[in-house]
Amino acid sequence: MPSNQHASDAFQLLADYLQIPADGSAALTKVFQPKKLTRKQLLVQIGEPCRLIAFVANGTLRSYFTDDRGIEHTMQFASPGQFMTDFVSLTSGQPGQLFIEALEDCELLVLHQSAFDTLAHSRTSYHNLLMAQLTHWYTEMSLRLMDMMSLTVEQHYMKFVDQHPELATHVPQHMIASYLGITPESVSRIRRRAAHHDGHHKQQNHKPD
Amino acid sequence: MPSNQHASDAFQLLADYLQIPADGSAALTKVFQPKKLTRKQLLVQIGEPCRLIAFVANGTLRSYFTDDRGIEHTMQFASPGQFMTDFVSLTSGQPGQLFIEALEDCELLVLHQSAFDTLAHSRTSYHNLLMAQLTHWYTEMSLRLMDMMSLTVEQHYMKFVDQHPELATHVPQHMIASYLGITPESVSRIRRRAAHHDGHHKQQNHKPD
DNA sequence: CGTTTGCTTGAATTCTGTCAAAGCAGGTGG
DNA sequence: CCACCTGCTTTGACAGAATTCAAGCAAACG
Repeated sequence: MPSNQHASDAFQLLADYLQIPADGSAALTKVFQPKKLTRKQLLVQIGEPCRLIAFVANGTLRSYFTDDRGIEHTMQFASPGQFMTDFVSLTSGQPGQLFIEALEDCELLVLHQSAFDTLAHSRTSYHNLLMAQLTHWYTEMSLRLMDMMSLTVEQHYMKFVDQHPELATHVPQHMIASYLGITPESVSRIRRRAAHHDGHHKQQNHKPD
Repeated sequence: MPSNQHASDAFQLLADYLQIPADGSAALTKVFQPKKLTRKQLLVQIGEPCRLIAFVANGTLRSYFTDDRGIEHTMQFASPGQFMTDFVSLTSGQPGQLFIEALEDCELLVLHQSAFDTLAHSRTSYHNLLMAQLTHWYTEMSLRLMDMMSLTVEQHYMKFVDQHPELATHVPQHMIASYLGITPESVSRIRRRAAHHDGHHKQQNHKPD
């Protein structure tokens, strides 16, 4: 079965990420279910309670919401090796405020809420993994909020490109803009200014034929 | 001992908040230590690892940092019945990026890191309390970030006043401004506009002599 | 090959920040 | 009891920055 080849790779990546020894990774296959998404397909809808956590084995996910005026605001990106969910909805049971969509064809491992709750309330090492993940998300958002408050938009964009070179090159600019809280036009102008400055500082090595 | 009267009140408030039965609250006195702060006194310094969690029994705490230009940015307020810490520093062990100061004379119950770690790694109900607190902080910050991205500054300020009437009246405006990511002058202008609009909509009941 | 999608660019507009100054307490000390 | 100080808020004028609106282009896609 060639199609299962990828699935096992996905479990291997998850086991690595969770730092689980090879022999213990079999347990993962009992609670995580492989799932594939095609580009632009939605994993989670606004208004419905989010009942899953997704581990990205391949591709990229994005969570976002739209405001009164229909403007999109990106909350999070998830690259291979990272988890994605609407955590607020998952833990509260309330209708979600986020869409989660595939930016490209994706391979996921999905942990459903029932299994999540079992693990969350169990007093096993999974409990600690969950705590670690939540701490990680909290830290990320905290730093992002600090950046948003203290940096100029230009510094903020530059920092994003620096810290997420993969996303910066593979994700549409307007989504990065919506993540940074600015307009696509502003991103474009920042890029132009940066290019000009780079051009002055270091010449591109353009061969004279 | 009249001075202990307040301390026992503090423990009672904490027990209520944690939903711990009265007979179980005695355990709290073993791990939480009463501490008093005077107005403007610092509980945590930037640059030093944060080694405690504070429960506010009385008064108000604020966490904030300053950027390159010396501008203050408020991360969080803590009113009576709430916890405050530099969670990122506490869990990472890295030097903190936040000041925590008393906005007025405060009575706190302090949980030191050693006790925190013990509870965090123990598989007791404290573990669940910690998870619940972290989930709460995550949810708060998530909603705040969404507001910051999707609301106009005016809507954002109005929402803050609506949701935190106590803080809005008791805390200096420039700190609220630094929490919302705007200048004190902008807050002042928003307030003036709002007052004008209120004046048009509903007359103040000013007695004609 | 036409349509869609995303990126760039310009001009006008709106906001917000900045700077400087004045008003308004509340608290302190003479 | 009053004068003064100090911290905080308000105000106005101005400059700067980002959004908005509109148009043009390039690349990707079916």
